[in-house]
Amino acid sequence: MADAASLSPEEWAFWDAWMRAQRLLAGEVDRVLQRDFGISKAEFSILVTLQGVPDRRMRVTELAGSLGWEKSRVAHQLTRMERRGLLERSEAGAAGRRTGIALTPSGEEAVERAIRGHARTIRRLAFDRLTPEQAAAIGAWSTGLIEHLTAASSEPGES
Amino acid sequence: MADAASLSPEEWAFWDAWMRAQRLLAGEVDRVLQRDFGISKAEFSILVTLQGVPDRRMRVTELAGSLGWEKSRVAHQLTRMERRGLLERSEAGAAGRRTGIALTPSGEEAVERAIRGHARTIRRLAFDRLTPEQAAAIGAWSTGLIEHLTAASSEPGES
DNA sequence: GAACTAGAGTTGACGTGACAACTCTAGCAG
DNA sequence: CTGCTAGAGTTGTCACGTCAACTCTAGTTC
Repeated sequence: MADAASLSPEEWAFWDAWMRAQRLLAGEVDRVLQRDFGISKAEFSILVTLQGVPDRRMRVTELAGSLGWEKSRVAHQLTRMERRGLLERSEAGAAGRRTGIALTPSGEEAVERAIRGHARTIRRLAFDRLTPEQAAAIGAWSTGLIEHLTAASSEPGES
Repeated sequence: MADAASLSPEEWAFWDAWMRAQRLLAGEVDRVLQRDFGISKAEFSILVTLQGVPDRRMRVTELAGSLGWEKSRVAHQLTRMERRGLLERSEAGAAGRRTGIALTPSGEEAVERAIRGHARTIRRLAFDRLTPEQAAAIGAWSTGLIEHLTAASSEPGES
């Protein structure tokens, strides 16, 4: 019988299809962004976040919090992006500590161009292929899961 | 206005939550598998596929097709798994070409143990948090998208 | 002011994944 | 037999992401 420790073939198939569809979707979005605008999804996320802030400057920790990323992930990403000239890590603060991240003109231009294309891709691959019921189901599931998992990780948990 | 080249704030938020939930889910599944059974999700996929075949042997291309992976991804993964003793690449064929992948006893044992735990995790994180209607909606979306994207990539496309 | 400490940011190691270039085998044309 | 080609499998390179360890700064305490 279908107890907690096993899944029926239908359930496996469902899970499999779901995960595969998800991977295909994310991959395609990423690929289009890379091909048409020369930036990756991770880079796009950072650029957009930075661009949405008054003076295009932020601290690493802010950025990490805002994106829900680990700070080491942000640091690595920034290193790669700095190498490509999309942004600069400045010694803003006092005496040699790099405390600021600033968008370069090149980075700013890249986002501007990418945003519209990215929106178009998402609309084409996601929204145009979603019925209202599917969107509702996915939306409800997403917010529920985010709440569930982020709450679980911030609490001590059931040891 | 909400034309094809822009998304409303609600749409952005929806997309953002969706992608984040997906990442959290995949990460959590992976983490549990790793912590409780010492194998990654990628390894699990390969082990299960191999285990589901009569003599526990397969060709790389079959494996890739069955999983929907690129063959280089399979090759890299096999290299890592061979290093850990979960499987063996045998010189099955004729004269020095490695044409077969075989599960080792150690690998077989690892899957056996992991399958139940993995099923439990999936049930806990996915099925238990999904109403039948939501599952149906997500299932329909998944199969539709898989069909759409795999068909698009196998055709010449609208060049 | 010297030692302690907390937090910010960085780095290294490693597994993962995509893409392109390569090698080897086999089948076929001449 | 020689050369051509197709396909299988492998490898290198790079980007991405996590974890753990590290450095540096600043604020506190004595």
